[in-house]
Amino acid sequence: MDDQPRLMHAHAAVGMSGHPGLSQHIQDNTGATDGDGRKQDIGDILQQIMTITDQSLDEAQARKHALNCHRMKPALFNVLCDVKEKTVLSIRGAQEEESPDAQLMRLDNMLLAEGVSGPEKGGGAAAAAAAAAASAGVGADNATEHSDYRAKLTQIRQIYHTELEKYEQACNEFTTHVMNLLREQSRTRPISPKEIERMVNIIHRKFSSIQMQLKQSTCEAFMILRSRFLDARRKRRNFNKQATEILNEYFYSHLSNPYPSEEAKEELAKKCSITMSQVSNWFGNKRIRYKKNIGKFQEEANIYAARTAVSAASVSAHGSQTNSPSTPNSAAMRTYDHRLQ
DNA sequence: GGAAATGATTCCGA
DNA sequence: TCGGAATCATTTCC
Repeated sequence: MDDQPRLMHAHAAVGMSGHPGLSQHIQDNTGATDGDGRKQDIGDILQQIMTITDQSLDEAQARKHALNCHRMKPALFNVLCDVKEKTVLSIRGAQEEESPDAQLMRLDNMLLAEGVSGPEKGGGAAAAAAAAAASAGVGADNATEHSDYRAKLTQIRQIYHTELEKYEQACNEFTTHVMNLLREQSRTRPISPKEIERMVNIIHRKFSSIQMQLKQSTCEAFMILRSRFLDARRKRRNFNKQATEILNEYFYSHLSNPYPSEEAKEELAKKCSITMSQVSNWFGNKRIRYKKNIGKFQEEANIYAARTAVSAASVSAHGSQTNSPSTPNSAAMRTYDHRLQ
């Protein structure tokens, strides 16, 4: 609180003796070239301002009122504002003018894209749909997980908006308070509307930085949620028995070349209700594990070979003469075994 | 509870 | 871009 008197003293002092151009300034601003009378007025006003803090509250209030009504007050106020503008505020320089923050823009864009900010309709639906597609084949759990994801996204969204509203409210309240304070003080201190506006901008920037932290936290929360949802390893399910059998049948019946074509992968994916990449993964794993331990898989290979042989024989017996690639072929098995060694 | 099995991911080379 | 290899993370089995 005692900054105010000090400032007043300082400016008054500058006005009276420290600033050689003040008299000229006043003359320029008022057009008063006629004289000692007005200089005397100004001297009186400055003297009253300087001594105002020595008085009781009531006296000071009365003095303030008298000063505000003084005919020279507007001119003196303009001059002091001008002096202050040139001496104090110029130090701050142009550095206050900042370019739009790229990071803030990135955060805003991300929050908008993911449906956290902006209109709620379908917010995050795209992400949820993508996530659901990524985990295709998991089956009935999908719907549950999807709604779980959306519920958590909504929760993040709600927290974000609540906090954002709080910050905005606080910002508005604080800004109004500061503006009122400065307007009130501008009755006795050289505070121009421009300076009030600058102060408001400073407050907004401070609150913006707080908002940026909020946005950053929201983005992080969202990223964690999504990575958990999308990370298939966290919710891996073994394929069902039927799917595994279909894949094994294909593998052992094509042992000479266990590399299904795109069409074959697509068909297998359909049959097993899994994605093509899951088929690729399965064959990748199977080949490497078979190669690593042929002995262990030999029994399994025999079982599937026998089963396929029976099936082929049955087809053959029905007069359906085919040369299907799924025909059991122990020679082929030996070929792949050989290739792998 | 620990080992084995299994599906997914990552890195690297052809 | 695809496949091999290593590895991770989870599930299943004992």
